[in-house]
Amino acid sequence: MRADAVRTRKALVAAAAEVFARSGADATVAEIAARAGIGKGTVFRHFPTKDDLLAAIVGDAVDELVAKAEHLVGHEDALREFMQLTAALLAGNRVLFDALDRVGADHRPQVRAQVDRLAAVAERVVAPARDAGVIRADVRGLDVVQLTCGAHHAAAPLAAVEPDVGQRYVDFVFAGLRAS
Amino acid sequence: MRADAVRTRKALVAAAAEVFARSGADATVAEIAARAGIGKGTVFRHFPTKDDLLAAIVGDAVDELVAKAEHLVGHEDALREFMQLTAALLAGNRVLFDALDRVGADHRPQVRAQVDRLAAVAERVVAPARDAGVIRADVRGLDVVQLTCGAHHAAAPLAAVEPDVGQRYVDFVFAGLRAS
Amino acid sequence: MRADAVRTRKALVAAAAEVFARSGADATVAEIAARAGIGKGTVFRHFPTKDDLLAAIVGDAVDELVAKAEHLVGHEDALREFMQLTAALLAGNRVLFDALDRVGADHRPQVRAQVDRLAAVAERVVAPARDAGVIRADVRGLDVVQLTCGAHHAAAPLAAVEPDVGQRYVDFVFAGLRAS
Amino acid sequence: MRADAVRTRKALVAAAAEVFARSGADATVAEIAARAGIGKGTVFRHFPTKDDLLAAIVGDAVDELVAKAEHLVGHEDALREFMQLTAALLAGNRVLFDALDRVGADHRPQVRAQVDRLAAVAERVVAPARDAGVIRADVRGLDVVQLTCGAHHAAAPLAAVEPDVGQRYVDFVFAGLRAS
DNA sequence: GATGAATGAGTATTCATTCAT
DNA sequence: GATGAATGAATACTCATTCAT
Repeated sequence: MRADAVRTRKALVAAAAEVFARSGADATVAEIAARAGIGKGTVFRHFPTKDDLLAAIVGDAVDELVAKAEHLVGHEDALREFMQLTAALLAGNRVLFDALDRVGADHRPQVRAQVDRLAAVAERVVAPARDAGVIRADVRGLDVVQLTCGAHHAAAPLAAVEPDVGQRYVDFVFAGLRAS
Repeated sequence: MRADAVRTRKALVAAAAEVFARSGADATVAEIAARAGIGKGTVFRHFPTKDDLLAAIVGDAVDELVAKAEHLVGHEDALREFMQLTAALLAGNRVLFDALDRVGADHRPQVRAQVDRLAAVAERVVAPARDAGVIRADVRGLDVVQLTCGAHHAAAPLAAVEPDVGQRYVDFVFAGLRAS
Repeated sequence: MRADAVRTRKALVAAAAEVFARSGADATVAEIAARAGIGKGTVFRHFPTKDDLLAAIVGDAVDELVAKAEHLVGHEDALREFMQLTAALLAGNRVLFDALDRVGADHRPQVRAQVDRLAAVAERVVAPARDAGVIRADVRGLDVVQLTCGAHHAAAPLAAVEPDVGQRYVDFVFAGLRAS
Repeated sequence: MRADAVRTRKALVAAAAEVFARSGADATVAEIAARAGIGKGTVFRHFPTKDDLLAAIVGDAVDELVAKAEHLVGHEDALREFMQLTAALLAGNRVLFDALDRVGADHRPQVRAQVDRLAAVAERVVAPARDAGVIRADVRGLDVVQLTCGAHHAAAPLAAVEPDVGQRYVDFVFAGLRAS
């Protein structure tokens, strides 16, 4: 790719990540283009449809989360760390939240695929703890992802007045997963 | 208010409750008016804006939940029952879910007020258990409402393939609230 | 229908007929609305889609043509008169021309139906002459419609410099249909 | 012009001829460039605008038709052969059809000039027959071109279900030109 | 000389709200 | 008092053309 195209694409992806993170999947292409300082047409040159751009941004976020999660596999306390890591990313990225939020409801196959990737790595994190009997036997990776997302969802509106509510809620949910 | 106006209003509220419950806050005024068998203009005569109508419907749903919750106060296992009751209502009423779901993000003060009422009764439910040391000391009524909503949120997309996922997730969260 | 709606609809249909006649099926809804002195939204209140409006306008033109053609059935020289009548209407109505022009290519079922109606009445006009051996045996109603449309098509670009070219071309084609 | 530029231009013209023939004047510059294996910018280096390219391709097609028509001049049955030849070329070349089809409506002077060349050779074909009294006295070369194009236009939408409709319609028109 | 990256005007449709009937 | 007719802002995507690389 040419140097100028690389620059433009970087600016576009950064702008899209920021705008999507702030406004969610409903952000308009016009706003993203303006934020990136490029024309609307240029957005479509790099990503044929808005959904492709969305999937790329969500994919980047999932990539980051998956990469970090890989390092947790096998760790003591890996599950709690994974949940807190996930919640932290969700807190800074509304579109990732939107994506996880709509598993099954969302008909965009590319976004759906990202959620599956995340559920897969979550399963690798949760499996050892489950096999060891530390957490309940019926907890799958997808459950962890969904519940962490739910905890974030519950915490988000309160974060302005209680900064650590996200961590607190994740702790509640984590505690609830442990074998009794 | 004249008797016919009362009848019209009743039909409108019933139609709005049904349509909002099914389609969520995005339901159109036109659909509600058609369902009520009245004109769109009449909707706006009774409620100045769509948000006012929305708040009234959410208020009714919250009234119902609050009334049921009142009866639970003092019961053994009141908290679990409250959470399951709330989750069940959320599952059957998309607009209630939407409303609770968007606390904070939603700038509609009237909707916000309903959540506060719900948090208040939840606090009355949770206080005895907390004082008795059965659940964690830092759990307030609002936390219970938010987390129950989060559990439902997490479960909703999976409900189609796993019907009892809602109950399972509420159980997880409930377990997480207990004092360790 | 209310009196004001009737007025608006009339203005809309008149404007659409004029604009479609001048600019063909590619005319924009915005132009039609402006011409009618109404808002774009009002167009869609009366006709759910642009194609519905288009079909209505084409339908009106076909209605007119069909009604006039009915009177010709059985007349001496009915076929020639039908062809000249059709050509005259086409000359004043670009969208009717567009509609006939795209039989088979046009995927709009409502427009297609109008062409079928026209072919049907043309068949009633042509059948007696064909049965009487005055015109060739392989000439169907649809052929007459298509060929008249073709004659107009051929004539249209020259009409500015040779006003009666349309009639002349229709005469050529009519002569070509006669049994040799 | 350098040798490589000549090669590029040849590839471009060949690609444009093919794509325009298949897709008509609405074909995109991008598709033509891709087909030619060159960049879009290069297209505009050789032809300042898309219309210039279009005119060149139409000009080539007209050249071909004119050359073939030259050989018909003086032949017995030259007019019928010219009309069938023209119709056959139109059937296989959508852009030629588009160009002839829009004479007058089309404001592109370069395209218009090609039609004039075609009308001129048609006149040379038709003049002997007209002077001999075989065809009507008021038939000029331009009429033949226009009517043949109209016949093809009339036939085109039906060609899918009746393959030889084009020939049939041309025969009708040819018959119509004969002196009665 | 060649490339292809960037541009941005143009368009059908929805829906909360207002106001003439 | 009730109606529903009218409004118009808001949004994704295409493609001929220009110009930096």
